[in-house]
Amino acid sequence: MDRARGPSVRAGRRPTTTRAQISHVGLGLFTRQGFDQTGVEELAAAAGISRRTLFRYFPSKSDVPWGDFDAELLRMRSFLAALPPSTPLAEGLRLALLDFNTFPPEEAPWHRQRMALLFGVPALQAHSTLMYAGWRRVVAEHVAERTGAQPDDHRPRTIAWLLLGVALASYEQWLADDDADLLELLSDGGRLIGAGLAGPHAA
Amino acid sequence: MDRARGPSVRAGRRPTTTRAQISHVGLGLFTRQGFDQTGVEELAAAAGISRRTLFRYFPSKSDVPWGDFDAELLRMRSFLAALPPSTPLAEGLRLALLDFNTFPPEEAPWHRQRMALLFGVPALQAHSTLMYAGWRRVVAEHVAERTGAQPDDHRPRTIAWLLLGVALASYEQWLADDDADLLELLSDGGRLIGAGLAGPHAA
DNA sequence: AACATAATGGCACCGGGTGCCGCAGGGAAG
DNA sequence: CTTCCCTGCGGCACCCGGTGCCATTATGTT
Repeated sequence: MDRARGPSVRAGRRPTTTRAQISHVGLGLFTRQGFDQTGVEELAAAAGISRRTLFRYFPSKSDVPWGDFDAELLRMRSFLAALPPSTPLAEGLRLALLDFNTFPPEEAPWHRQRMALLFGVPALQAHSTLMYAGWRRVVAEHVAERTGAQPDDHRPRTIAWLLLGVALASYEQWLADDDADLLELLSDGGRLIGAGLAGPHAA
Repeated sequence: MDRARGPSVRAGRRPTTTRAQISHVGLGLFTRQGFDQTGVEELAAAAGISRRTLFRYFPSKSDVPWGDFDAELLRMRSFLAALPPSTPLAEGLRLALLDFNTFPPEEAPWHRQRMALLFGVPALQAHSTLMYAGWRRVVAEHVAERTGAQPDDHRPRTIAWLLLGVALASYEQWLADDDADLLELLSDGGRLIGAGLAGPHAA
């Protein structure tokens, strides 16, 4: 009766595809012919599944480009937790921002394609807000833990918003300018938060 | 043939209602019975117009709570433009933030109701991003003008994002805590941007 | 072979949003 | 007053994203 637990021993039919695969297919279609011009039926067909099944993998069409964002969030949470306690707050956040946005070089074009979509299509831009909320939560929890506050307090939440602002502004710039270095932009923004507008970085 | 121009001399049937009126009705319905639980048909009926006409006043159901946001944006643009050139950048932005969020006392409950909706309903939270884009644009243009940069440059955009972050974090806090003073929260956030995390406000 | 489990797919249905067209109301020219 | 033009309104049909329901298919267990 006490059957083995865990996903290793599973009964029943196996999934025919993965979120990552569908996301991949979607990225291609959306980029080639536009997000609004691609119907979910079409996307499902291209992924080799039915429309109904597509909505079991993703809660909405807008979630497709994101792939598996939750996993990325977990990675960031671990990175922050592993920071030595002596690390200054702003510096730790800056490092986490850089780590979070560092990818293997072969994924670079895919990443740019994804972000171009997320920032360029209004529907996706709007939907992203809900994703960012989870990201901010991770930051706020870290700040709260390191400063003896609660994640819902004003300061942790403000800092989370600020860091998100830095990230999004950097991405906007990176997408607009082919030659820009994303990590450098992020790093600059992180320092701007640490030092303030009146700091050495100003004007 | 050369007929008088301008909206003062209008031919044809006159509108039966206004955006403000519809927004008002919507705010009431959404607050009482929920945004998702209120159909557009129902809203239209409550406003005394047809479903089809409702979508001539607002491009989407999610725009209804916002009322006439463009007018507010114009007000903020004017405020920033009227700042004496000697005003430090961060200080000017802080003042604009306070002015933008100052309302006549009789509108206070309506304002809180509106913001509670915009922050509490996921669909509205997502849609708000598209509104904030216009707001950030105003800030970025001001920063660009005062620092001799372009509105699309990295620094103006980053500062616009940061200021937006401060505003949203303050609103979150204000909505969560009945006793909180919105203007005080905004002011604190503005100072945080100016001085940086390492400033006297830290910890 | 019989059974339990989990994923798939089809169907009907709902709600937001749009194109189209005819109609209603209002001012201006005759 | 009649005619014309202009503008907003309402109804209809339709598209599309998303969901509830249920039968079916594929796999592992007994």
